[in-house]
Amino acid sequence: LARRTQGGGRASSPIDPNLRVELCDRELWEQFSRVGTEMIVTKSGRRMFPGYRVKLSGLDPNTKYCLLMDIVNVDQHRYKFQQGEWMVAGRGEPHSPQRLFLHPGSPASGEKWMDDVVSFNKIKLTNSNVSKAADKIVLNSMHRYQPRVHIIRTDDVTNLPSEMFSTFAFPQTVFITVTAYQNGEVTKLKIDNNPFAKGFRENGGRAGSKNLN
Amino acid sequence: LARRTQGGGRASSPIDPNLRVELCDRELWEQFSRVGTEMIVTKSGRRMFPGYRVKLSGLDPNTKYCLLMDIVNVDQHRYKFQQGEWMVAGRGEPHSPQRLFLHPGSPASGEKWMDDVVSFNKIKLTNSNVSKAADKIVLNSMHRYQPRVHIIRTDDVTNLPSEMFSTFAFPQTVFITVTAYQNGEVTKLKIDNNPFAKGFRENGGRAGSKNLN
DNA sequence: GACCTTCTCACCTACGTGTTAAGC
DNA sequence: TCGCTTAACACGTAGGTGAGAAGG
Repeated sequence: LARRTQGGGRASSPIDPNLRVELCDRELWEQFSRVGTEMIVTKSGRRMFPGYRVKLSGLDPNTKYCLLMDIVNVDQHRYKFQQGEWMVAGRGEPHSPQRLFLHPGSPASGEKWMDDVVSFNKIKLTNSNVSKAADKIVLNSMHRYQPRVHIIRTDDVTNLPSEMFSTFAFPQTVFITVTAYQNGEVTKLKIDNNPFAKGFRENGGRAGSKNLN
Repeated sequence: LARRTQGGGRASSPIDPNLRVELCDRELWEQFSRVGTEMIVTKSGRRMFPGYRVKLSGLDPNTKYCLLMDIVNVDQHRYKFQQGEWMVAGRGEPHSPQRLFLHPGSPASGEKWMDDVVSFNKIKLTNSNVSKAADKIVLNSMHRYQPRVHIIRTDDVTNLPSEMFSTFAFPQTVFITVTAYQNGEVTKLKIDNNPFAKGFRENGGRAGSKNLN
C-alpha cells in the first residue's frame, strides 16, 4: 500500500504534487483538544461536534477523485476519567474491521471538490453493530480515536484501488469516545458552540448561528 | 437512441428481460389524477406531492445501474382553470433544455436498488431559472407535464450513454403546474394526505403519519 | 376587472442537543 | 458502590405546508 499519513499542509504526494488539505474550524478543534475532546456514541448514532470538514487545494481541476474518511485507533488502551483526568484503564478492544466512509459526492472533479468545503458531518458514531446503515461508524466507548481523510485519484466508485491513497490526519481531531460526557469543560464547549445545544446556554453565548455542522 | 417508453409493468427491455418498475402510492396518485393533479412551482422550489417513488424488480443483482428522472411536456398547450375545468389557453412555452436528475444513489448494484423504495422526493419544481441548484427542475406554470424514470446499465456516472435507456412513465403521474392551487378538490387532497399540511386539517383526517415523502 | 405570481406567516414534521433518571 | 450505558424528555435548528394579502 502506497499510503502516506500526513499532519496536513503541503507535501509531495503520490497523487498530486501540490495537494493540500486544510482542517476547517481549526481554532474550535484546538479549544476542544486542549481540554480533551470527547465524542458521544449511542446506539442510534451521534454526529461529531465539531464537524469534520476540510478545504482542498492543489487538485487537478479536470481529474476525477474520490474522498473517503475513516476513524482509527490511536493506541491499544481503554481509558477512564478519574480525578479530572483521563488515564489508561486496561487493554483496549480490537478495532472492528475498518469502515471506510465514501463521501457521497464521490467521484467528482478536482474543480468541484475545491469549490467549497468538503463536509463529513453526516457521519454518525455508534457503539452498536446491529444497524448496518451506511452513514454509521462503529466505535468502542472509552477508546481514543483519530479521524482521517483519504483522497484517491479515480472515477470508479465501485472498485477503489488499494494503493495510491493520499491520507491526511490532523492531531487536533483526536478524541475519546464516551456514552456521557466526563469532563465538564467539554460539555461547556459543546453547549456554547453547537447550535443544536442552544437551549442549554446560560449567557448570551459568543457563538452565533454560524453553520459549523 | 434505443429508448423505450412504457406504462410500467413487465416488458421485454433492452437492458434486462424481467425489469419491472412499480409506482408507489398508486392509489393516492390516482385520487389526485381523478380530479386533475396540480403541482406548485415557486421561485425557491417546491417538492412534489405525492412524492415520486418507485419499486424495482428484475434487475441483475450484481450489475451496476444508474437511475435518472426527468419531466417532459405532455402537449404544446398553455392551460387555464375556468368554471371548474382545465382548458387550453393558447400555445405553450417550449420546454427548456431537459434537466436529467441523477438519483444520488447512482451508481449502485441491482441488489441495492431493489432492496427498498427508490425515492425522488428531494427534487424541487421551480419556475425560476436563476438558481442552478442540482435538485431543481425548471418548469413553466400552467403547463401539463409527465415525470419519467430512466434506468441505465452502467457504473460510469460521469459519462452516461445516449442509448440503452429503459424509460418508464406512469399516466397517473401527469400534472399541471400552478403557482397557487386552482381546484379546491386538489387542495383538500393535499391537506388530507401530506403530513406537512396537517395544520390545515379540520377533521381527524384518515391519513396517519405514514411516510409518503 | 380578471388572472396569475410573490411574499410572509402560523403550523406542522423531522431530527440534533445535553439533561436526567433508571438500568445493569 | 461505582462506573458506564440506555431511554425518555424539553428545547433548539432546519425546513416543508397552504392561507392570505399584496403586487403586477
